[in-house]
Amino acid sequence: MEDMRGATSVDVARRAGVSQATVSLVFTGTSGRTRVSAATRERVLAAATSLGYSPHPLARALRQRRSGILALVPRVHRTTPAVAPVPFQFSLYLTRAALHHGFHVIEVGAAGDPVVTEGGLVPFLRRRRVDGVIFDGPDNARDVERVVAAGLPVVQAIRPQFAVETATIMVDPAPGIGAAIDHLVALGHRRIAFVGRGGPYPTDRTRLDAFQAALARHALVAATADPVLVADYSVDQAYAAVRPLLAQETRPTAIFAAGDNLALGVLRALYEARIRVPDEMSLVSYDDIFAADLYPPLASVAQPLADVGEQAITLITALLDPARPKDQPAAHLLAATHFVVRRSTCPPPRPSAGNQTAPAG
Amino acid sequence: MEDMRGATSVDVARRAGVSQATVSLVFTGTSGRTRVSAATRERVLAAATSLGYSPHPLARALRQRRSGILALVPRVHRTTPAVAPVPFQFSLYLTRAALHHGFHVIEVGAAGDPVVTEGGLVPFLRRRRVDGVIFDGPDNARDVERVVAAGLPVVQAIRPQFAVETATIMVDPAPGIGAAIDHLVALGHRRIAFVGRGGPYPTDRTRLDAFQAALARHALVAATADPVLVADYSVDQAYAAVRPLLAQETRPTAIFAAGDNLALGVLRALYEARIRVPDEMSLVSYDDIFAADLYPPLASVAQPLADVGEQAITLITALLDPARPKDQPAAHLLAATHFVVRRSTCPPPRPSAGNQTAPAG
DNA sequence: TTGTAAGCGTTATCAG
DNA sequence: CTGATAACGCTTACAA
Repeated sequence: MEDMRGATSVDVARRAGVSQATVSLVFTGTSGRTRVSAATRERVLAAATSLGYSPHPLARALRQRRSGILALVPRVHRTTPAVAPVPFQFSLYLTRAALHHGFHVIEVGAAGDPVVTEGGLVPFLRRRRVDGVIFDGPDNARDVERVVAAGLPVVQAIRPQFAVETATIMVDPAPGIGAAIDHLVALGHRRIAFVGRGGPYPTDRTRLDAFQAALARHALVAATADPVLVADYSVDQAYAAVRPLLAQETRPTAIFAAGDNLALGVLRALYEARIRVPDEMSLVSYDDIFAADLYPPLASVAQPLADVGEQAITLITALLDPARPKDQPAAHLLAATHFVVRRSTCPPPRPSAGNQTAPAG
Repeated sequence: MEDMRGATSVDVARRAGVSQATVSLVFTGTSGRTRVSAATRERVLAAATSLGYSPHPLARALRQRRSGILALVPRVHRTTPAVAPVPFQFSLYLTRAALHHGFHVIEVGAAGDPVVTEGGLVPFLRRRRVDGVIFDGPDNARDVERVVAAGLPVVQAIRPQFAVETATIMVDPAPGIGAAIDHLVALGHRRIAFVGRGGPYPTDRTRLDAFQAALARHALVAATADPVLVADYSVDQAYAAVRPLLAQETRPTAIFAAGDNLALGVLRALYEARIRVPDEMSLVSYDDIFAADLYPPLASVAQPLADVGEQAITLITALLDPARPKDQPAAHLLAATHFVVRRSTCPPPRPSAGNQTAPAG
């Protein structure tokens, strides 16, 4: 309103009748105990608000040798939410958390981003002067290693590469998956199939492990069909992979899909085979990003992505703290999943033989 | 690898045996014709690459009085992709385009974001020193007005508030919707329903207009049921609103849903009513963000959001150009939609009476 | 407790 | 065509 160019600390100083450095002290030392007398602080603050002053973030950053910019390296080059829901959702939460903590986030396309390919990831990060890097479920250790070797603070989120020693905030699938299996077993299901990603990635393996451990608790391990493993989290692959399963003579009565988009593929196969959900087949997904919006609304294991975003920023902030001892080991955090019941599960069509538990409701 | 602190222009100057200012000239005047002799330019560039030098973005920004930060104000506070697909997708494209043009984007939560509510939108933008603001389909003119009044360059994207004079890049629904209707009519459909948002927003109205104009071209206006209007783009509202339509004695044979998430609600209603798509009901959506991933894969009118993002950045860049005459009127761009056929349409179950056109296929 | 002064790494103006 | 020199707006010893 008043003047086009924003007021500077010099303007405030002049109006408050103090030196410019004092103004800076008032606005900087706000966290620690006051380093400036209450009286002058009052005057400075009054002058500042009357002039509509706020410290210039760029000038501050330049002086402090901190850009305030974080890089997010997602697991895949994002395309559309249905194809890869987690990167979309996580990007949102991370960005939001970062903003609240005074950071900006730039998203560095994964492999294939032209921005990166011309020169590689590390030079790109250097040019942009990022303060730290957050990897979202990196598929290989190489990129992570390079960034660590370059001396940049790194946090790996959701599903880390443990081969590289960095701070991590990972998601523990066990609680949610355990609850999901308990729920299905309580309904009377005995043959529950698993559709998820195979391959060498530990965290994919973790989901399967959690699934099998939960079944084992109910002494059901032998009754379970082999896991249906796909090469990537994609609608089409899940669709193609699950079709043979549905054509089996004694097909499962419930399916656990280790991702919302895998569930989408499974749903397609079910619709085409005219198998109704949940009457003829119960279905549970993992992610809970758009599970609630499908038909029927899908029971799902929810990943706490908002928490993960928040924690990732906390970890990076800790790493950036100059007071932090250099030899302190990196922190490893764990965020629990939880299970949400909706309308995609019910007791199986005909109780299996030797069923000793009465189906619920 | 070499040294922790990045090399500065002074280092480069020393190594190349020139003054620091010359280094700056080499890196700044890259766009215009060379202001520095080829020989020295060569030497400077060599020294720079050997030192791994690149200009510090923050220092440059501070000096040029340009933060390089753009604010994106989405139509709604984003939650999940299925609830509001367009903001998710547009945010991705805009951010990506911005990055390629050297800008960062911060997303300012719409109404209700705590970041904003403490002080209001304009003070927030001022504190962050954003260079410009991009509104994504603003629902009211007030916010836009305030930002314009504050003197910030503004671009309105997708569906603008024309009450406020700003640069705009909007999406023209007519080509895509026209093609969709042509397609349905060619298949033999005569009763086509419209499900979309009502209310005073011109661009919602535009979709309905395009729909009705397309029908009129086929002299079908009278045959169409009243449009089903919902108050907001939401799965639940579409579901609730479309149910009475399906219960009608002579229900439509095809439905056009003016948003992917509206289509999701319509699909739910259809499934529950055991009306099969496309055999008993053809369905076309608008947005084409996750239409292809549903079952059946939905024919959809695609919005060119990637183009819109690119153009929005172009417009903002033009506005930021100091050489631009002050009285030059704001540009108004238009991006065309197009129609994508998939597996959610087919000829209607029984041809309507008086049908003179032979159904295709 | 407060003021002075030296940068942070650029760009821009103005001589030469 | 090139080199000094003064900002850009702030933080941070160090001095008073």
